[in-house]
Amino acid sequence: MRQERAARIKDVARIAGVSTATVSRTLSNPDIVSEETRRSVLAAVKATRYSANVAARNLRRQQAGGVLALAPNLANPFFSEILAGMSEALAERRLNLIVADTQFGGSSQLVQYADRSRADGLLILDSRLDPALFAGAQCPPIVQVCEEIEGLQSPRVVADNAGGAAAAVAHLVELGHTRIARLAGPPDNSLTRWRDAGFRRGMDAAGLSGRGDWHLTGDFSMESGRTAAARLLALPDRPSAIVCDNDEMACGLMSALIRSGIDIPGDIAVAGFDDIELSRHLTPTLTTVHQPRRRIGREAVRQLLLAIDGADVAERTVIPCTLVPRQSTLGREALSDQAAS
Amino acid sequence: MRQERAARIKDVARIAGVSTATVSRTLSNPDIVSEETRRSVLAAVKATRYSANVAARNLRRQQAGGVLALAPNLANPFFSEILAGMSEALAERRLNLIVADTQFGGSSQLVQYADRSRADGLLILDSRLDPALFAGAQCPPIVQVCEEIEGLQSPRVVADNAGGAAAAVAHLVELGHTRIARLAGPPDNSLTRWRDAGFRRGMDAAGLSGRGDWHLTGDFSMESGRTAAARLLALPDRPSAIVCDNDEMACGLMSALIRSGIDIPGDIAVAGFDDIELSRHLTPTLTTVHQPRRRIGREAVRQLLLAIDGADVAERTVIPCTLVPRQSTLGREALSDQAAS
DNA sequence: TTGAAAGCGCTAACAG
DNA sequence: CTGTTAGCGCTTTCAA
Repeated sequence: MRQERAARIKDVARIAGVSTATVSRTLSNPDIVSEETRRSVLAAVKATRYSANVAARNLRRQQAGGVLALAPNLANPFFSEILAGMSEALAERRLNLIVADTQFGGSSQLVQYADRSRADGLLILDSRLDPALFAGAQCPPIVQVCEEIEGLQSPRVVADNAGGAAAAVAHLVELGHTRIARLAGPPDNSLTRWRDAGFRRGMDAAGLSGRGDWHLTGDFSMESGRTAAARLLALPDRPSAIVCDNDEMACGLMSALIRSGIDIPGDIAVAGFDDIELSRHLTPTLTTVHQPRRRIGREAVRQLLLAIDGADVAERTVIPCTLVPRQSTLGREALSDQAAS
Repeated sequence: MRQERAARIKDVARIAGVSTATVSRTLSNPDIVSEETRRSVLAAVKATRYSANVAARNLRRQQAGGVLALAPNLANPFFSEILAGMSEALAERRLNLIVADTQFGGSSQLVQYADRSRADGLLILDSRLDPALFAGAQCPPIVQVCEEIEGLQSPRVVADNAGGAAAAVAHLVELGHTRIARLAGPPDNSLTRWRDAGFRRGMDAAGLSGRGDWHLTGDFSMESGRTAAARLLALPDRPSAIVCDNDEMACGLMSALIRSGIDIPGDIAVAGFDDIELSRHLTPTLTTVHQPRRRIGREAVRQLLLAIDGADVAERTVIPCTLVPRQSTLGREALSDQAAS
């Protein structure tokens, strides 16, 4: 029982009685060969179980055959659904999705990725990356996803962060709140800035003004939400509601508040942002702004493929978000079934 | 300002005044060239910003330059940490991690992946795949991760599912339980079978015998946990504790039981398996078996690289799990701080 | 509609 | 230690 090596295009050509060029054409553009030729070639392909060597094709075509996604932390489940959307959209074009975690290997490793021979395009999900990494002439087309890097000019596909934050404020206003605080993310983060703008827009629309001492800052971690709770409780004049820049902080904040005997939403209503899975399992369930992550991933790929094909690409694609009202603002009697949202 | 095309090895060679072979050697095996040559080559590399064309190298070396992970659902956060571990381990060897979601493209797409020119190795995380897909002579080395495909012979890297289940039983026994039920996964699933074996081992060790009507079955979904709760409540003679085959089912079960007025763990203690993020945020927090997912990912890569290098590979690598006791068995007074585990 | 032939850019024998 | 050389397997002109 001999171990047969992979069939090459030459073998297929010989068996089908045609040239390698014809085999290649039959496979990549069947319409330009005659019916008869096509049949014999396809038969030979099947007989030999031929499949084109990817490296050779890529070399000849001067392409990489895949797209690289750079994420700050693959273990963060926020990214997994975005990656799923990307994978889905790329599969349709038979392009590989290569993923890299930017926290490993350092920038010396990363700079290697900014190379047309490694990837036909880059999907950047990490805003802390140095724009200089992608400044070389050899860098493939880029799309920034969700977060934005200040000095890096490229199309961006982002959630409607401002709109989402404004919707959260509007929701609280509708429930009668006028004393609304904010727990923001790091000030230099693009998400924070957009959500900040949306928060102010929502407040303005309701004729409310933010108060400086009601503006708390965290770093998107649960822990920072917890410490923010202490600062909130120390305020001489407490707000009746707080809008957090992400669900993790909201979660840490809520659990600390509850442990201090605060009733949510009775004493303080809480809203988050992102709609991570956790949010609908907290007690109380968390009102938050849902980002259609899978769609964001798909759209980012769509824009990237356009850019790769040299088409015009929107500089900024904004994907709408939807507010998901849950118990942390509505109260426990509402939506008590965990399956409800 | 002309757009300079990428430097090729020829350009570097010319500038450094050496042959292309020497440039190649300098880059891949610096020790075999003279100090002086090395310096001038590296200078030329820097000057031209040269980076080797990946497709050409792969073609010449007859390799793919990356490893492919096949996961059933990338959006499932269970996988994200495993992928992170894989990415980490592969980065050290400068191999790409290509990910594909097996639910897209169907098997016609998938079969293309079982090809040495596409991937130097396969990490299979989906046990529902047809072993025939990987039967071709051209299929690269495979490592199965977490789940196991019956008819596919290859090294496997799995959690100690049996040990974990046995530990859960032992934990309940230690708390005084003797009436222990089980909510199992689908019977044909490899995880279910191992956890089943562990459950029985744990029961045997305590001198307990399982009861047929205390053996419930689900499909790993929250919803199936919910319906299992109804069956549990309908039993004429209820158990005092239940071991679930994963956290999702345990979560669905718990929420349904609580809504029926059952106290957990007072009336029924509940244990899960996997330690997904959610588990420490449920009310009560869920006692479960932790799988070191990142380590599993790293280990799978280690085994795969060994197999690629032609070394002997353990047919089965079992990664230990640890029981994480939380409120769903210990009671609310214990570990009430969400940060505790 | 098809074939011949030229390379894509690199690495690894081999020879010096 | 270094250069010459022969491809890796494919696609795509160009010519017929």
